[in-house]
Amino acid sequence: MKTPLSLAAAFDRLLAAYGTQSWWPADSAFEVMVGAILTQNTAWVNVEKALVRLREAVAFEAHAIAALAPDVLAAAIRPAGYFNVKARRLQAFCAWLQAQGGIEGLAERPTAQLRADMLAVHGVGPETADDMLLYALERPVFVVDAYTRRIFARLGLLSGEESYEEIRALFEGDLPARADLFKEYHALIVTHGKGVCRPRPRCEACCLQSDCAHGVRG
DNA sequence: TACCAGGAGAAAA
DNA sequence: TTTTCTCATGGT
Repeated sequence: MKTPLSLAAAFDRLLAAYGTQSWWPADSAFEVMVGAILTQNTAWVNVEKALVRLREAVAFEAHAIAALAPDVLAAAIRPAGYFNVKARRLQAFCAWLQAQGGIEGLAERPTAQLRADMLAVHGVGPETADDMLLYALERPVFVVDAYTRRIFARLGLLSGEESYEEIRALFEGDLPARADLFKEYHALIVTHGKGVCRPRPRCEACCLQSDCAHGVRG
């Protein structure tokens, strides 16, 4: 009988297979935050195109984006898809950030309170808030995404029916509360998910199984 | 052509 | 309260 893979052991296998990922791909905390909204249900390659166009259209600062005409902003971020929706969300977030005194104004806030405040902003759901908290603000919160559900459900560590918060609590309760660990773990999950753990997997043995044919072996 | 991508909010049941 | 629908471009 197989012993279930622990979350720590899964991390070790992913790290051994893919190496250090060093996420998030951004030059500043603010760019992480903007990217977190633009990447909602969207491939990162399209987000990069939108970020380039956004920088060409407006000063890359919260007050400037918040003040931009909505149709101009939507046109700029068009490659990221859902451009009308994301323009509205981006402006809501930028207005909120500006009201907080910018990123510096968030520094002293307790993580739980800050997370609750971020979730109250239009367009900021659990994953987006946690992306921002972890990768922009270095807070030790675990980011749960579709890849996390899929991969760990296939491993038998999740049923697939758990809520976002239940999965987050599972990882945060089972791993040391270290932002560097959580950043690397989530990045490795996405890398693995984009590689072999597709919705319809290329082989039934992928996803960290001991007989995996894709390099992530025990 | 169909599927999928680092979700979230609104509307309907 | 829970489930379903809508938003949309671009690569494979």
